[in-house]
Amino acid sequence: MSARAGSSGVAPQLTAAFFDRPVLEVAPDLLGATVEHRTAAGIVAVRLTEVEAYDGENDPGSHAFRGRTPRTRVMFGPPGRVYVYFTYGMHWCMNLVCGPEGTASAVLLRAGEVVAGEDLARSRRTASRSPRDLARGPARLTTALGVDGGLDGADATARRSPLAVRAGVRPDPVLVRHGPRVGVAGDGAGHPWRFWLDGELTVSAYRAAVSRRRAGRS
DNA sequence: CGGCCGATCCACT
DNA sequence: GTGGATCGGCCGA
Repeated sequence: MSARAGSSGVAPQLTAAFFDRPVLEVAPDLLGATVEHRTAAGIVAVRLTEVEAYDGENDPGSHAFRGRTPRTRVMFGPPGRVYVYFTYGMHWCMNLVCGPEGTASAVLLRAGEVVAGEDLARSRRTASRSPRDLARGPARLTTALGVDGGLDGADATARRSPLAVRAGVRPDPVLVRHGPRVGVAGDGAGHPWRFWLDGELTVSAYRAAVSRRRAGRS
């Protein structure tokens, strides 16, 4: 077929140059791309339908806002690395680091459609009911892929990396929507840093940031 | 389907 | 000590 697909028919792996750009350019370009993770158990691949940009030290919503710490070490590293963090006492979430080394922007992978290894993905999810929910939400996506803190810092652009990102069919630009991020305090309508594909069932539900203390019993 | 709430522990103050 | 880039179960409509 076309030269683009190559002789093997496998979509090309995204390179460090792809990620070494401003995060607001990289984030929408990741929509439609697939993330794949190889383990001894097999391969799971997810086609991304929803992502969020975090602009490093300039961004109050970013983990790197208060500078370099042990946790944010990878965010300040080279582009194309995977930043995995643990949250709410039980969930892992994953990001792809953007921009040159020394800066700390990253794209949170929020949701996608499992396009390979569906049985394996389901076996990793305890409460999965429908294919739609397998990777709908950042922690669900990370779980479905079998990614945890052990992959923090892995290079997704290395040829032999267990984790890779591959170019997908470029979505119709009309379908690319943007808006405020989910669950980020102080992220008003002036921060269109969440990107998603309109009409995709796997896009997670929007929720504004809520303080549990304020929302719950006083 | 939507709202509410507990789980569970790590990073940072 | 505080609260979080979340999820899933349970409840009522």
